[in-house]
Formats: sequence, structure tokens, C-alpha cells
Amino acid sequence: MEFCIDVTSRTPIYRQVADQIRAAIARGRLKPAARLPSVRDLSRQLVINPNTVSRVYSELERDGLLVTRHGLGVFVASPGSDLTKKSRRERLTTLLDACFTEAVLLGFTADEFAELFRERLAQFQWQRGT
Amino acid sequence: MEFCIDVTSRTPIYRQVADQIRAAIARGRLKPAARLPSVRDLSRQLVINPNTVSRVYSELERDGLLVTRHGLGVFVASPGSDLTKKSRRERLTTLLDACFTEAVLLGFTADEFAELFRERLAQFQWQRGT
DNA sequence: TCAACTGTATTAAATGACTTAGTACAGTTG
DNA sequence: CAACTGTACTAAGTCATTTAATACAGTTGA
Repeated sequence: MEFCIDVTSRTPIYRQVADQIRAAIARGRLKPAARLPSVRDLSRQLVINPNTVSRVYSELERDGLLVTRHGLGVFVASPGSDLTKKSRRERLTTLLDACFTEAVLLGFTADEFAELFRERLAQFQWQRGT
Repeated sequence: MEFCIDVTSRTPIYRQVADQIRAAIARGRLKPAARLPSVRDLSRQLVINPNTVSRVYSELERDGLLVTRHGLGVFVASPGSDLTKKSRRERLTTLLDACFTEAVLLGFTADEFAELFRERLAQFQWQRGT
């Protein structure tokens, strides 16, 4: 796995790294039980503080995406969402509505947006099952 | 227009207000040439500092959503995206891909997500033309 | 057992974002 | 001119982010 950060971005480093790991897991580039770089290794690789990496791993473990085993390392968790169907739906709806808002403001028509959606959906690697 | 803020949220106030205005414009609840509350009025209404409201208006003017007329007030700009087609597409693609990632991690199948997309698209008020 | 690797916890400090406060200036209107 | 508009500026406080340094605890293989 290759990670990269943009230190000039206003997005916090820990957020950039966390989002890259989330995307990698969603796309199946990081499979369940796969081992992530150690806190110290990743911090050296990205030239950031070990605490920052530790924070990323903690957040993703809290979200159920990673599992840490003390002394062994951090691993990709087995899939399985423990959120209720309702809250899962609400969460995705919020994100989706933000897309709609942005699409309108960018001048997209509903048809154009629907077309873009179909394109990206077909291209996306839908790896992680429930 | 009614705005509300959640002071307990970790989302900055200026971001909450800005997002509500963006959504209102996208949904057509704020139409072109409509006048927004004055900096001082909105700050009194939301019980926040006038500087914070001013920051919101400045950001939205920089993004081309609002136009300010000194001494008169702040108004909704006429639609018209001056971004290139390519950059508009890239921006929306980034947002969409974030939705895909979240959908997978939440355990949605591609079909389920596509169905949710259709539902929300039909429900969304697609007001602002180019 | 011990060295070398894992993750975790803690404190301290620097930087910058966010927000408020207060004041002052400039354009518009009746 | 009074009363409204937006803007600019300084100052201060709070909090998030990041780095630094150190210490502690679990796991592994020689």
C-alpha cells in the first residue's frame, strides 16, 4: 500500500491518511486480515509524527474498519456493519444530498448527474460485502 | 429563510451557515437576486458574531454564489459556473467517489445504493439551471 | 532470557483555525 | 443628515492539529 499526504492542504494529515485507508478497504485494495504498516514505519514513510498515525488507526478501529493486536500490529477487520439499517441509510443520504447540492451549484442537470453516477458506479470496484 | 446552528457540533459555525445557504440556493429556496439578511441581522438572529456572518458571505461570494453590493446588502448571484467543464466534473467525481466508499463500508450493495440514488434524485428539487 | 519489534499513554509545546469583541471606515437611501 | 448597508482591523480566548520526548506493555524469535 502506498499512501501520500499533501502538507499544503488545509485538510488535516490524519484525515487524509484515514480517508485513503477507508477508500483502500472499500475498493478491496486492502483485504480483511491484511496487516497495515506499523505506527513507526508509516510515520517514517510519510515523515509525520507517530502519534498522528496512531490517531488514524484509533479512529478507524473505533469505526470498526481496523483491529489492533497489541504487540502484533494493526489489521483490516472483517466486514460487518453493526449500525442499524436506518442509521446506515440516513448517513448515506446525507452524503448523497450534499452531492446533489454541489451538482446543482456546478450547473449540472439531473440527467447529466445521473449519467456521471452510472459511469462511476460501473467503474468502482465494489469489493466489500456484508 | 430560516437558518439554525448547532453550537454543540464540532462543525464550525461558519461552515454550518454556509452549507445551509448553498443548499437553499441549490434547491431554489433562495432564488437569484433574492436578498439575504444583513450581516448584523443574521448575526443577531443566530446569536453569533457579525464577523462570522461576514466570513460566510465572503466565502460564498468567492465561490460565485452571492454578490454583495456595498451599502445595499448581499444577494443571490445569477447562475453561471465559470469553472471549466473538466474541473466541474472532477469536483463532482471526487464527492461521488466518497459516497461510493462510504456506501461500501456501510455494507450497501451496488444495487441498493443505486436504488437509494434514484429515490433521492426524484425527491430533490432541481431548481438551478445553467 | 533478551533484543527488537509491536501498540499505547502521557505531558509539553507550537501553530493555526475559529469565534468573539470592539472600533472604525465607506457606500446607499430617504 | 440619520440610519441603514458591507468592510477592515486589532486583540483575545478557545480549541484542533501536529510534533516531540518519554515511558510502558504485549509478542516474537534467537
